[in-house]
Amino acid sequence: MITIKDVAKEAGVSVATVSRVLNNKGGAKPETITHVENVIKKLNYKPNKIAKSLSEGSSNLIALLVPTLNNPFFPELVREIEKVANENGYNVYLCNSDDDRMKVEYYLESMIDHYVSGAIINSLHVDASDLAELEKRGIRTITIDRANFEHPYSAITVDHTLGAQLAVTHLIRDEKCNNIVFISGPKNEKSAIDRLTGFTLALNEAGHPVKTHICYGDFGTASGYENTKALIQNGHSFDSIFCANDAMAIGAMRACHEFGIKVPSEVKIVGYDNISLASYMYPTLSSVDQCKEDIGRLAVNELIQLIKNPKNKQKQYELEPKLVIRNSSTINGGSINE
Amino acid sequence: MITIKDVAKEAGVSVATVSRVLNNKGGAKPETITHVENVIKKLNYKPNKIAKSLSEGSSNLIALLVPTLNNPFFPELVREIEKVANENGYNVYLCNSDDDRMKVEYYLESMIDHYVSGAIINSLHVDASDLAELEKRGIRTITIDRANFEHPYSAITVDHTLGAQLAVTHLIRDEKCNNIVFISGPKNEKSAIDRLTGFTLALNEAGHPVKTHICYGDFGTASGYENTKALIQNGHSFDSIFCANDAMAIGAMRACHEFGIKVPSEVKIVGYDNISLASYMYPTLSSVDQCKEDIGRLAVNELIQLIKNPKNKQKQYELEPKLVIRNSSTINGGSINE
DNA sequence: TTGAAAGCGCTAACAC
DNA sequence: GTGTTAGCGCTTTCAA
Repeated sequence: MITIKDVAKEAGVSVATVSRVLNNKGGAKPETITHVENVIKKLNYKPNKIAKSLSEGSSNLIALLVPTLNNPFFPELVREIEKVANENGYNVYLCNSDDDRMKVEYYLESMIDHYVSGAIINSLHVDASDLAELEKRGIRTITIDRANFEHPYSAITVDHTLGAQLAVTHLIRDEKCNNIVFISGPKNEKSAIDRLTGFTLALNEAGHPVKTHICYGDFGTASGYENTKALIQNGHSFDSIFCANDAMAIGAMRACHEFGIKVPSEVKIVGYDNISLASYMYPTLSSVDQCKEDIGRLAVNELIQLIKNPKNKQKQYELEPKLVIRNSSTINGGSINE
Repeated sequence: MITIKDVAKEAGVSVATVSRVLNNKGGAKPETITHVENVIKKLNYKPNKIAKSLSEGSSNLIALLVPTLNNPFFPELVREIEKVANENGYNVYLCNSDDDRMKVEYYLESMIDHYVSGAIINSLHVDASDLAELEKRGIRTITIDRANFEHPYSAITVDHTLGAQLAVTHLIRDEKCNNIVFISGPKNEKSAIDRLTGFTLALNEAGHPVKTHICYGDFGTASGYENTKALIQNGHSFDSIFCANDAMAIGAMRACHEFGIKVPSEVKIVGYDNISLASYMYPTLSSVDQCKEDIGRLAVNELIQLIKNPKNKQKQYELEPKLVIRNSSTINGGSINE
């Protein structure tokens, strides 16, 4: 391993000088700078980030805590965040909690251990006191969605009330549905509550009575499948399903297929997340787009601001989702796909 | 921040002693140990891993280089590897190269910077000299699949020849297909070559002529879709498609649907990877299972052996894939799903 | 404009 | 059994 000392010796200067040119601190003669730079190139020297972190008391690591990698939404989000982080010279420390409090705790400690300089958190199992603990340790935080609690730190949410409202209004107004099943996420979750609010809003706006049924899934494909299957087997009739995410919508669609229920002519389905696979489903899946790209970019940028400028005030952002209508919810576009 | 010094002072011992109990090095009186442990608890002290890494010249990080997160196979593999690594006290440094040599280089350097103690590598863009460089720096490596080159380091491969053979034999023998399209991965890749060999083997075993057509995709859903669409539009007739991965198979299935081609009655489709969504597709997707769980567990365990025992010899493993037959390739099971 | 040296938190000889 | 101390590679005062 070749160190700053080797460079200093080879260049005939002190390590301080090398450090200066390395970090563009200025205060060195132009010719010294170019000379040192040449030596660095010649020796193919790479500064040791661990030593740098220790010395500076912070790293270039950003922790990213996600609840799962099973739901394609998260890999897609991870990818986006990683991209923006890298663009800014940060590395991502991916923490997949599998929605398990034990693993969350493990990773929260691990973030501290690794001197991460900031954390992007998306988990049901993190509460305000966890965030406080991180902040106390100098780790800036920003939560993304799925937070079911109030806290004073930076946060990005998507307006789930609006998202649900868009989806349900589409079903009622455009598609004349009047018997809607809502497969929600876990009851205790803010996004589930918000979406329920949006659901209700859309019903009220309808101007006429609409039958509804609400059941609760866990955002996994299997739970969308099982819930739908149970409804069908119990003889529950419905003309549409709105799912709190695409994974569950895929499960719901699967159940319909298995029972010979035609989508969209007999039952219309709308999901949430707009994962990239949505447009490859059969039929293609209508979905509420959460703008992963915007979330990712915003999260990283905001976090970097906080890291670089510890006095910056935390901000809360709320993004607007968009409805993407495909064949699972509309007969007009669905001729080939049925 | 509370350091080892604080603990030493509070406990009335030296930092060396604290370090000893921290690392279970022994050579300390039982009562000293418990005393120090109590102080550690009382102060809620967490050793700084950065400092530890710098001091020891190694970390508890394992780098995991994957080519993409878009293809669900990889998140599923990541999850498995992460799980086993955590069980063994290691953290995973996820490096997503997006199949881009630039990013690969970035991450290879980053691995060195972060003192990772080992790397699990799955990339087309890493060659033997990259591995040699890592090993030279004390980073043990193990490649998983997709390596299209020979190297002396540890490796896990799946017998793709066999996998392809199983799939194609199934199509020919069980399903009486005699006009098969093979959507391969990139030409230069070992797995593509192996699967082609398996493809040919299965044809030879058939005992009668079978028409074939081979095209090349990039493992993305879109490329499966586009290839299939082009064949259909060009009037190419076929009765089955074997895809080098499930993502492309999903794309292929989508194209068939769009052109009103019934799967499996008119065209049978088999994929590769057995991603968890395969059983939620419509129709459910037959696929060659690579045993992600086995790959993940084996990779981590082998790597840890290498790390702990630098003199251990590298080993090569080859796993056997299994064919999982679902409705996309067999009419018998497909009545509801068509 | 530069260099010497202290220090980041920890480990590991080496000494007692 | 335990403590002292010299590093690990880097940054950053402080002097020169």
